[in-house]
Amino acid sequence: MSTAARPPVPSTARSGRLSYAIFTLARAHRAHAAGMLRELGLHPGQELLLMQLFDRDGQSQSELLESVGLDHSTVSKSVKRMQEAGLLTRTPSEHDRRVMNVHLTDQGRALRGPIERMWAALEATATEGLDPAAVEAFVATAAAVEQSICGFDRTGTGDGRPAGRTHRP
Amino acid sequence: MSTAARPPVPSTARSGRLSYAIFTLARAHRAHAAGMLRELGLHPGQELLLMQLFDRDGQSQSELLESVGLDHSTVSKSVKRMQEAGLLTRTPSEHDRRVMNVHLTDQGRALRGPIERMWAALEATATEGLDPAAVEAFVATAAAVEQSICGFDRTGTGDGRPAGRTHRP
DNA sequence: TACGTTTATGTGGCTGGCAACGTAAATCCC
DNA sequence: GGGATTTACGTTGCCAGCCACATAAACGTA
Repeated sequence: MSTAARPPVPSTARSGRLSYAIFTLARAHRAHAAGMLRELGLHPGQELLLMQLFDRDGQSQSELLESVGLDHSTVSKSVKRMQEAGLLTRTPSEHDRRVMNVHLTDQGRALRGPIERMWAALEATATEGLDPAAVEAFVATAAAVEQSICGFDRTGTGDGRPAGRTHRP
Repeated sequence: MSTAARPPVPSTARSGRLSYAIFTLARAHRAHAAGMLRELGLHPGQELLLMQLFDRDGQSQSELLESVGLDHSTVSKSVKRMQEAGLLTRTPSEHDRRVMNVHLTDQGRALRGPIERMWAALEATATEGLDPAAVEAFVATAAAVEQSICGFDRTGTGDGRPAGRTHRP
């Protein structure tokens, strides 16, 4: 009943309302998705790998990490865990002995339906009581912001001197 | 130059465009913020704690986790690392020997300016070439979505049986 | 006063994620 | 052919974040 939702928005973030909105929204969204994934026995992020495999089974890990946009070490570890969980298999390629082809198991394939329903439920909750036009505008703006961020991808600003290490001196 | 940005959007997520947009946008945004925080010697998430302390120094950890909305264990560990990094101090309260009051050090306070500039730069990059009205609409929709998600916060659906553990049987 | 409950915090364990280092294999190029 | 480079993975280390369990102190109540 609107118990005065205290505005935890720090004054330092006042100048970055959009960025702060992305932060908090992403956290809430991720937490909610994590809860639903739990019921499928999955951890956040694993469903994205599975979804890519639903579309194209037998991808190599490098194709996979290109698809999901994660670090290769992350994919390597996640795939290994998911293999141990029986969701997929890793078989070395014959033409190139460096690559590992990732295939879904029956158990992994069986998650397609549940994951689709999970996504639908997630979307239904998120867009609850929202104008379709608002959803459309949100998606469009999100894409524009994402493009601006990625296009501006200059992580090293020339001065490679960190002002003060947080952990290791 | 628009090298055919391959659509990595999996068909399974086709029914959840808004949710998928939140995912990818958050990842890009977080990655970009992480790069900027690196130059300040911070890790993603630590700046949020600092920003809360900028507004109200000397908070207890429970007040802090309430402000940032994280798990108490996450705050406990992050605060400890930031203490070891010299950004803040933890002093036990006198009135209640359970609580630990968190205070900024000079080194931590000195990050206020850099963090503010970082936020401004982040926001500038994100909203680059965006109509102010579009930004406003985005923030409003984000808030609405977040509220829908949190309001629907039913993590336990009664059936507490996970369909299949991913890690520990 | 004694005992149960709530609160504030710490700790262990697990995953996601990135950076950095290392290795084997394919490829390029002279 | 032989060395340098690139590619595909693996591994380690670190941090964020959550859950589950544990502990001490404050509080409530019989």
